[in-house]
Amino acid sequence: MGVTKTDLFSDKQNAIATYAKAFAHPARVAIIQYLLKSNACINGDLVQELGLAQATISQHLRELKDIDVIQGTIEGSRVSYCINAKRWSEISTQFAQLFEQYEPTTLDDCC
Amino acid sequence: MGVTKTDLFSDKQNAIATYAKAFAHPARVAIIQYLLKSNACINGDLVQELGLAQATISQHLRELKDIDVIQGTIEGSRVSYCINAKRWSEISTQFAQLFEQYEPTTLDDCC
DNA sequence: AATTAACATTGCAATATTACGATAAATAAG
DNA sequence: CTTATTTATCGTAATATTGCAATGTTAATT
Repeated sequence: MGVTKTDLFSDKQNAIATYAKAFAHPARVAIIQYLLKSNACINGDLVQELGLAQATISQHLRELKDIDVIQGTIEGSRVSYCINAKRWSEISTQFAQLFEQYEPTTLDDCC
Repeated sequence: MGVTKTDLFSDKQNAIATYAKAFAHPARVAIIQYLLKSNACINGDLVQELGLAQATISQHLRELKDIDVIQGTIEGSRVSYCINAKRWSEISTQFAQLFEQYEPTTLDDCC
């Protein structure tokens, strides 16, 4: 079937899965890191930075935009992308909440 | 083509992408949360907990085991799964490093 | 107006993921 | 020894993802 049964899971679980997909490809990780580093960027820069075709990068950018991790502003014939601060903060919180459930002392001698 | 060009990216970027895949499906998120909550569990519990077929859950467990997020110990005819503390800690660190690059003041009025 | 530049979109091929029934393997129970 | 019980694996179908050439689209340049 190949289709995720989202109705079986909570909104939060589905949200985490969606957010995780933003990071689930090294090209998107690279794009995000580049945006974080340069605080804004132009699509063309990324074609130089990563070794992927323009069409491929444009596709990854659209996926990140769909998840609202990034946002783009048209500047003449160019597009300036940057991190969506609000969403970034939410994603950060979701993951932090997940990771803070870690209790080394309890888990160390589990199995 | 559908095959990720891992050689274009750094080891760290590929690692983050791999770790993110563990969370990139709500069923795996649910499994991880259940393991965190109960600190150990039996596969069969999950078939009751989630609404997926036994084969599907077993497959998700194997994926999590492949990424080393969880580990399983055979206990008679059952298998006890738990979080791999060491790897969990590493994943947590990687994500934390990524998220801590966030600087609201710089990003807020970007685009 | 024609040309160039920067991105987006379309269409397609290759591969990966998700899901599950059926079956196998291993231990436990009778 | 036979029969459950528990989990893994195989096979298969449906769908999703990745990648890129080709083509569109929009705006700047000439």
